[in-house]
Parts: sequence; C-alpha cells; structure tokens
Amino acid sequence: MKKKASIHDIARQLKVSATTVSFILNGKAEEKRISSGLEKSVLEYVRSIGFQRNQIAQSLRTGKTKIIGMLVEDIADPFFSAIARIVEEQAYKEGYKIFNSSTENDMHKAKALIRVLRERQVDGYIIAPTNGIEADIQLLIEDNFPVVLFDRYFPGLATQNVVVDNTGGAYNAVNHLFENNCVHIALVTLESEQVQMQNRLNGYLRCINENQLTQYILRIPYNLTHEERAYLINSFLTAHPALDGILFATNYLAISGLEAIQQLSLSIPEDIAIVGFDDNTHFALFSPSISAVAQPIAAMSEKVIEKLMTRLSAEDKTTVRETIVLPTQLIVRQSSRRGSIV
Amino acid sequence: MKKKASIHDIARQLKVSATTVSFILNGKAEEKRISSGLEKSVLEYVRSIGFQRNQIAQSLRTGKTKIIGMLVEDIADPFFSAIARIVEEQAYKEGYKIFNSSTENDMHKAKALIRVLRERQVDGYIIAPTNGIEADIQLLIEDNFPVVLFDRYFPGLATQNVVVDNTGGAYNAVNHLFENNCVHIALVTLESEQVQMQNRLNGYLRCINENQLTQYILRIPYNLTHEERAYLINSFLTAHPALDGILFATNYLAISGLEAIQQLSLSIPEDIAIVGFDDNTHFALFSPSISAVAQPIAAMSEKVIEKLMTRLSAEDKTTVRETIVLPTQLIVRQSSRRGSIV
DNA sequence: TTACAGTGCTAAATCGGTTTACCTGTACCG
DNA sequence: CGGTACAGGTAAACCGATTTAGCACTGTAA
Repeated sequence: MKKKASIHDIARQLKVSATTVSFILNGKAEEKRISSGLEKSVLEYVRSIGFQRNQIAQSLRTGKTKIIGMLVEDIADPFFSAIARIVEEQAYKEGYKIFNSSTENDMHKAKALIRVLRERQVDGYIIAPTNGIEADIQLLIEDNFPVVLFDRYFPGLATQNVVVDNTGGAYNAVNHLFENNCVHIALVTLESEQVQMQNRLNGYLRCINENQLTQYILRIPYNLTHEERAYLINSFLTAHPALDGILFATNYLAISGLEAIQQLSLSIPEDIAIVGFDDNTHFALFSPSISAVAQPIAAMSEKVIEKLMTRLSAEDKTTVRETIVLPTQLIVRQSSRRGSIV
Repeated sequence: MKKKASIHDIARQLKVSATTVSFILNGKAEEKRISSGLEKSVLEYVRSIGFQRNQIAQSLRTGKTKIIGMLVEDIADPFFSAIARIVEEQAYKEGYKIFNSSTENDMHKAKALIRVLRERQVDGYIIAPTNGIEADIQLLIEDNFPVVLFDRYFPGLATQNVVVDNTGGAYNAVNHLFENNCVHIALVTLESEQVQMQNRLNGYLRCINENQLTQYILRIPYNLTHEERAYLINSFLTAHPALDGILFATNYLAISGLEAIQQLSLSIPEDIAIVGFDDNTHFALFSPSISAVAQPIAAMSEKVIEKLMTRLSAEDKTTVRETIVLPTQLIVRQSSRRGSIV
C-alpha cells in the first residue's frame, strides 16, 4: 500500500512549512498573508500529486467530524429509505456524511446505537425515536448536540421536531370513508404509545364521535410477520362482519390487511372500503388502486436537514425547541370510492 | 458542552499513566503485566464516569476507521435498501459502521463519492458499480483496499464479486413463458452495458434461439420517469400487437409496464403474460399477482459482508479475485399462468 | 556479590492535520 | 534616526488515542 502523502510531505518537498500548506488548502491564504505566487505553486503541486487530506486528523484537531448520526425504524421500509435518500443528498452538498442505522423500534438497540454514535463523535443527530429513549436524548441535548426528531417526538424534550399532521390526516381519511357511505369504520393500528400513533387514533376517534358512529379498533403488536398480522386482521374482520370501512394506520398494516381481505374474498370497495396511512408507489397499481393518506416525504426530509444544518452552523449554541407540522394529503383512489350518501 | 473525559484525565485522576489505562481498556492488562488489582480499579472508575473512548483519535493512530464505504444505485430502491439493511446489521456486529451513498448510476457521482470515501479513510468498499469507474476501482485495488462488488462487476478487475445468475434467471423466466403458451415473447430492458443487464439479455436470447422464436427487444434509457417509461412501453406494445409475453429486466420496468398494460386495457395473463426480474413484496398482492425472478437478497448481503470482513481481518493482504454466483428462483404467480401447451 | 530474569509500570513518539503566538525584514513617517 | 506598521512566513503546541522502548525494583541462582 503506497503511503499517502501528508501535508508535511508536501511542505518538505516545497521547502515551506506545514502551516503554510494548511492555510493555503483551507483557503486562508489571503487572510494569513501568503503571497499569491506561493499559493499558486502549492496548489499546483497539490493537484499534481492528487493529494487528499486526511479527514480523520482534521476531525481530531477541530472536534468536528462532519458526520451526522441518523436513527430510523427500518432503513428497508420505503418511507424511511426515501427520507434517508434525500437527507443523505442534502447533507452531501454541505460536506456531511450520514451514519444510518435501523432501530427496529427496539429501545435497547436505539440506546446502543446512540452510544456508538457518540463514540464516533458525530456532530448531530436525526432520530425517529423509539419509546424509552427520552433520557438518552435528553443527555444529548445537555451536551449541546443538535438533535432533530422526525415522524414522532417527545413533547417534553427541547428538540426540533418535524412531523406530519397525523390527527388531521386520520380525521380526513375517516371522514372520507363516512362520506362514501361507510358507517362501521374500523381503525387497524399498532400497539404503540408513540405520539404519531396516538394522534392517528385521535383523528379517528374525533371523526367517529362527531358522527356518532361505533368505534372498532384493532391493535396489532409491533414485531409480527406479515402473515401473523394478516391472520389477526382476518379474525378481526370475521368477528365484526358489519364492518364496511377500514383505515390502516401504517403502510404495511394496509398490505397485510389486503391479504386478509383477499383471504375472505371480500370485494373492495363494495363490501369494504379501505384507506392506508402513508402512500406507496405501488398503491396506484393495485386493482383496485388503494386510497392513502400521503405524507410529504420530500418536504419532511428537507425540513429535517435544513433545521439540523442551521443548528450546526449556528454561532449561538442555545437549544431551540420547535415542532414543525406538515400537512398530509388524502389521495382518493378506487379502494374507497363507493358513491356518496347524498 | 461538558468536556468529555479523555484517557489522560482518567490517568491523572487515578495517578497512573495513560499507557496503563489504554492497555487495560484494550484488554491487554495481562499481556502487558498490569496487576489485576489496578486493572479492576481502573475499570471500575471508567465505568463509574461512563467513559467513552474517542474513536477518531483511535482511528488516527491505528489507521483503521472501522468504517465501510458502500455505493449503491439508489438507497430508496427496495432491492438496494434491503441489502443495505442486512449489510449494516452484520457490519455493526463486528464494530463497523457504513457510509451509504446513492450513485444514481451516474459515473461522475460515483467517482466523486469514492474520492470522499477515501478522504474519510474508510477501511473497505462495497460497490454496485456504474459504468466508467473501472479505473477508480483499480486504484483502490492498487492501494490494497478490500473491495467487494455486487449486483454487477468488471470482469477485468481483481475484486471479489457477488452476483446472481442473471443469464439462468432470465432463461428460466422466458422458458416458463414459452411453456405457458407464449410464442411472441419480448424483453423490456435498460439501455445499459452493465454485465448484469447483458446477462439477462443473453439468457433471453438463448431461450428465444433454442425455441426458434422471434426476438422483440425494447431498450429503455436509464434516467426516465415512471410515466416516460410507461409511455415507451405503451408504444412498443402498440407497435407489436402480436406480443403475448414479456420479461421485464428490472423491478421498476415491470411496474411501468403494468401501467402501460392497464392503459391499453389488456388482460393479464390472457392477452399478455408477464414476469419481472427481481421480486417485490407487493407483487404477490397485485391482482393478478405478478410472477418474478427472485434474487436471494439475504444470501447476497451475507456473502458480501462475509467476504469483506474476511479480507479486512486477513493478515495476508494479497488481492483475491473471486466471483460468487448465487442462484435465482422463479416465483410463478398468476400473471404468467396460462395453461401449458401440453 | 553479581548477574540475570521477571514484574509492574511509564515517558515519549506518533498518527496528520489546525491553530496560536511569534519572528524577520522592509517600507514609511515624522 | 527611532518607531511603527505590515508583509510573509514559521515553530511548536495540540487534539486523544496507541505503541515502542525502557526504567526501577525484587527475587533467585551462581
């Protein structure tokens, strides 16, 4: 392995000091009163040997790694991977790299990952938090790290948060089902105390109560397989034959629900109308196509990285507490169109 | 921001040398003849203050960052994100983190990303290469970096490669269509010289020739939108009304193809039978469900990381050239079942 | 008594940058 | 001529770990 040239090697070759080379490479030639002749010849030499600075050494000295730690639920989930993609791209433009990790919504994994990220000296954090890591995040804040939470957050923490209007999105979806002649509308959700799930539940309940309907709620445990979820939904549908509309609180619950509905040979939307929370590229191509509450993924990602970058480059290191709520959009497709009551 | 404790701070507190602390923290106490009493009290103190070593400093000194650079085509693509997930998990177990970046199959982006990863001193590379970066990878090899290519590779390079049997997979898919009574079978593929696409083409051609069928090939440029692709496929189908079977060479081509077929109101599989290359969780839920050539994603990911880890921990730094070809599996669903010729 | 081995521990160099504090020489001013 | 300002640079400390070489002491055998 060829030994890589260092700034000192360059200095030696050109018979100048390493300080000078460093100044020039950092564009401080003028500020530090290096003659433009010398500047030019150093830059020329640096280019000619294809020098690349060692970022590790730089990080050690400056205390800045230009790395952002990101914790998502599952990087293979289309929602999170779409966000990761945009965040990575924006960060790249600012010279940052991302350490991305999947928590699987497991608090112990999340805690361990935060620990690793701290050892790695990341400059800031983007986290879709699991339950039970409130204290760990509090410690990050106390140590003055920029932290942006997204998708869900802890109301008690002084973080910057970027979420969607889960309550409104769920309300609109249920209301849409009601307007399409559904009167026994169920919510299939996760057994989860996370704020985004609570809000989807709240939106559902608000609409149910406003219209004096009966509530039907199925709570599915988090770590089940697709088949197990489909089985539970199947049983639920069988137990409540009156159901004529369902809001699925997540993307993959909708997928499992479709499976169950197929098993029972119910037809959509005639027997039962459905809407999913969180849209999916494929929903438009199912037949019938699936209605969904779409989250503004690009806008979310950009807000997340924008907020983090602002904190990272801020002189003022005081913590900011701010929650940005982005609107959802109900995309009506075939699965929920049954002609309105009128 | 609380100043984090360093190994020197610990040494000062305990009135021992930093050397001693370092030895103990690295489990070399016995080897370096540190008394077990001292070892215990250092470990105790370290635990009590929740000390975390600075990995940056460690990396600078040892020359190992324990970071792997990974280049995929698009981290938001389900194929790549599924692989990224497994690779990340395995790497984590060995104490490695991953820098993941999307090349968008753009050679300039890929080159720039490799440069960044080098500056960041990553220990090894996992790359789904784009065209035109053969030379850049060659440089990595010359500098003795472990490099594992996957999904596609350059036959001329001394890398370790993990790919699937693209030729066989395509052959089987076409053969399956033929056995299901298709006689005008098209291949819808990308305008790409990459080896995996060439091999899918070869598999198609082999089966077409063996059975003396006519070849119909549509090559779609790489960077089109879903709508543009659907439009091209629509025109192609219109121009060749005799077609009764299609193999789509990628996941998203199949999706765009479905759109085109819907537009033309053709019924699947009666009018036209289809098979996609690369399976998708949702294909089973379409109606009709979509047949696909499934790639062994878990096996690929594990091979990739296993090969890289072996090279990383090898004493012997000589380059290994090896290509692992994993089998694909044809998953027959409704979209291609039309009763055989018999 | 000397020499040698082993025990227990540490000083200092090192990795490759950045940054602070200062040095030397020349020009200019009054 | 003395003093000041500025141009053009550099030496050395520093970031926080690892690692090499070796020091001081004790015990033991010749």
